[in-house]
Amino acid sequence: MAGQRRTFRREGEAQRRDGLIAAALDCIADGGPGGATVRAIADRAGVTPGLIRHYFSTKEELLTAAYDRLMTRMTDDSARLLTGDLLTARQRLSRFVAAAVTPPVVDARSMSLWAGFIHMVLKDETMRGTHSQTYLGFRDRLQDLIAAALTEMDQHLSPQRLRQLAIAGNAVIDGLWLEGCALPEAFADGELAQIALASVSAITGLDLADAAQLGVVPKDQPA
Amino acid sequence: MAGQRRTFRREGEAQRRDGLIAAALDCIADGGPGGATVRAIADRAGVTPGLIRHYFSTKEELLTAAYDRLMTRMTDDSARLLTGDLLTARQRLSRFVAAAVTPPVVDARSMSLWAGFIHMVLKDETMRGTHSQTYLGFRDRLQDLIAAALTEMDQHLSPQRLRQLAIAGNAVIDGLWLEGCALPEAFADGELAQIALASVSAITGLDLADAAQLGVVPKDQPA
DNA sequence: AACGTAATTATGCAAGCGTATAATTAATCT
DNA sequence: AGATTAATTATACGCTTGCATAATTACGTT
Repeated sequence: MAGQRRTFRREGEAQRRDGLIAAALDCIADGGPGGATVRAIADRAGVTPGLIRHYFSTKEELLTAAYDRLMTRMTDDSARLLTGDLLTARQRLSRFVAAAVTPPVVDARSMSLWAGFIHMVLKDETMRGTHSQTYLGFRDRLQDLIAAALTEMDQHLSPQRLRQLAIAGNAVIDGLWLEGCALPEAFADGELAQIALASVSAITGLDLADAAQLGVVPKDQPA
Repeated sequence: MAGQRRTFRREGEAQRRDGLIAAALDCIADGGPGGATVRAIADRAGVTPGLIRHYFSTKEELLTAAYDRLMTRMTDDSARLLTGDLLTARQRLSRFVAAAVTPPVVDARSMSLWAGFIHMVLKDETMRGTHSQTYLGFRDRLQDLIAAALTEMDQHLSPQRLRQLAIAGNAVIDGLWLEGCALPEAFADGELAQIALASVSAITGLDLADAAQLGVVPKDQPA
């Protein structure tokens, strides 16, 4: 008669927190902010709602942690691209740019997630901080890549000019990422990457198109 | 003793619908999707919740109408910029680009609104249509402007190339818009416009800096 | 092998949600 | 002026929400 109590396993705090955070991100990604209810998150994590309160004193605290993790993961992903030390600076820049506008970075889920947090980011001071830190970090990385590629070609620009190039390059990437996520069927395969490379080339004066080819160490001097 | 019934005025259907739509947009803008409850919307419109059901058979219908209106308004706003017939094509393009990354187009409220709808746009087929139509409309307009400016300089490009330029230019604008909305304090006054013009200039090969009369933009082409 | 503890489940609650429906009242028409 | 009608308010209902608290049970310790 009495429905028997659900069996369960005790897990380490770290794993449970991670599981709940991942579940929260999943919920937001495919249900929007409104889809991330305490019950839905618990369900997806394979746990009962009460447990959430055991690890996070409030739902907002969980969502803040989830946002932190999302941003950290994005940062790490883009950093991982830059570890090829045997490549020329131009090649590394090319890959960085192309990867940012190509799946799996470009997909509807990412954009849904990103948009789902925006309102919270605009309102919450802590999240604002996380956001600007991530954005500036990404942009600085791009700026370093551009500077290195320019140096490689024996070109040197003022800090202000370099900053502008990074802002502009970052903007093209963001814009193309956005459009690729929202309207995937509007672009052919590789089209966004090609446009991104051409645009950053035009903006910086570097020639990234040929550098995007794998394994080639270019020695040509573009006109 | 009995709380007397609230007095009211009867208004035309068009006005009431408009008022409710405007209230819905306000709610989403500063409360996110979750802030747009039937009661909150009615409150802001100075009306009781039941009335919403009199004009919209469901909350979702109201929100869909609100999204339509938001997009229409944005389209109209950008179209209004292009009415200066006495300007050269290059000047019109310059103003179009600069305006898109300058207040009032750039503000946190717009972005909050835009983000608030994204999840619905991704899920709802009708909204997807509205979105892609608006996006492509904006991009086509930009493409026409670029083509006209190029023609003015006796330059002609292939349709494919023109399409790429429009996609890229649109992306820079979107990206800068986004960053300006999210991190207004990260950029100096007019900085985004200057970068936008410099970037679109670099991408298209046109010189939009002087046409915009917004100060000097370095247009070096380092050999 | 029994115990203690904290991780986990179960239950409950007040508030808010969207929506349906009935009661009123402001404006229109004769 | 009085009747008509539709715009508007009022009320209510069933669900869901976030959160609090009590009851259990898996696991480490002795």
